[in-house]
Amino acid sequence: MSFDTTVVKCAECLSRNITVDESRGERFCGDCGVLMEIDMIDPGAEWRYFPENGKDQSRVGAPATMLYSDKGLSTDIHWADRDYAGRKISPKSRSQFYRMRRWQQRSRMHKTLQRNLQLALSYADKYCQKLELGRPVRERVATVYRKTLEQNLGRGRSIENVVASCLYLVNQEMQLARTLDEISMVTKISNKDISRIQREIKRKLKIRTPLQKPEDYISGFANKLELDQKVINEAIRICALAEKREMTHGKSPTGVAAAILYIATNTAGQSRTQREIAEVSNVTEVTIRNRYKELVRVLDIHFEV
DNA sequence: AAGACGAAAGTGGTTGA
DNA sequence: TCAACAACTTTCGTCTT
Repeated sequence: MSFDTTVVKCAECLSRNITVDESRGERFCGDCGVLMEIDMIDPGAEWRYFPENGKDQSRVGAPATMLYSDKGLSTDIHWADRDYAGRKISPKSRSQFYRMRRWQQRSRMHKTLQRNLQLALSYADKYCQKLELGRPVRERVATVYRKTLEQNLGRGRSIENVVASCLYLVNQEMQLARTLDEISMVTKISNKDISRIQREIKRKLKIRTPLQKPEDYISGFANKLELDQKVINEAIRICALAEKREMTHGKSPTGVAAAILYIATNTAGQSRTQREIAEVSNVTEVTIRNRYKELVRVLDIHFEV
């Protein structure tokens, strides 16, 4: 689980006294107590198991993820500026108390937020399941979603739209090679909406995503075409060459991947037609032709159709 | 008949003024 | 916000095997 290590100052009091509590998976300000990160928890099962103490060590059920807003710690902080003995508290700690109260207020408001997150996570689960994406992806989607809410990006948009957009963003970020079309298909949300919202989230949260490379898509397409590992290796080799000659810039990675697969299937003696490849890669035969013509010309590859 | 080819016109996203 | 632009798609007639 990663988090933003570039943040060195507390956003509330600008203190640099940032503390990490590994066991609780929290990162917080040592001076005013503002939580900066609470999603560092390992929700997996305990790997040691001792039958003799008769307890199931698995951490199944209600794992402490980012879903918890107040973690059930709803103790009140009294509004009077006095300590337990009734003395006036110093101005310095008064401002501390003020911040603590404010955060506590916020955490109460999190009741609706919590419902929102619960719903969002169930969507994320559903989508990830359909796209065969694992737990780390769902966790990351949840983290990003939570951050979008903090930035008020959820307002005026449906939860589904925002979750789908977060998923697409995470897909880019983690290079999971799911296409916009696939995500649009399982979420039933238009490409346009997903990419627009995704772009906005990226900008607001300052998340940088790596460029999607053709080779990311190779194995997925090859799988649908039931190709041998031999062909896949060949395709990946061609990807590297194309990359080196900067032939992938500005071209859609799926188009390049499709063309490379067309070449690889033919040179490696497991021919597929342009039609077949176009079908699984969702690009047109025309695009495959254009790309593969360029590729064989520049990379000097010879083969008979 | 199937597959490949390429021209031409149309579409949607990006970019820069 | 708008126009220019490149990549991509759709469509369709032709060529090759």
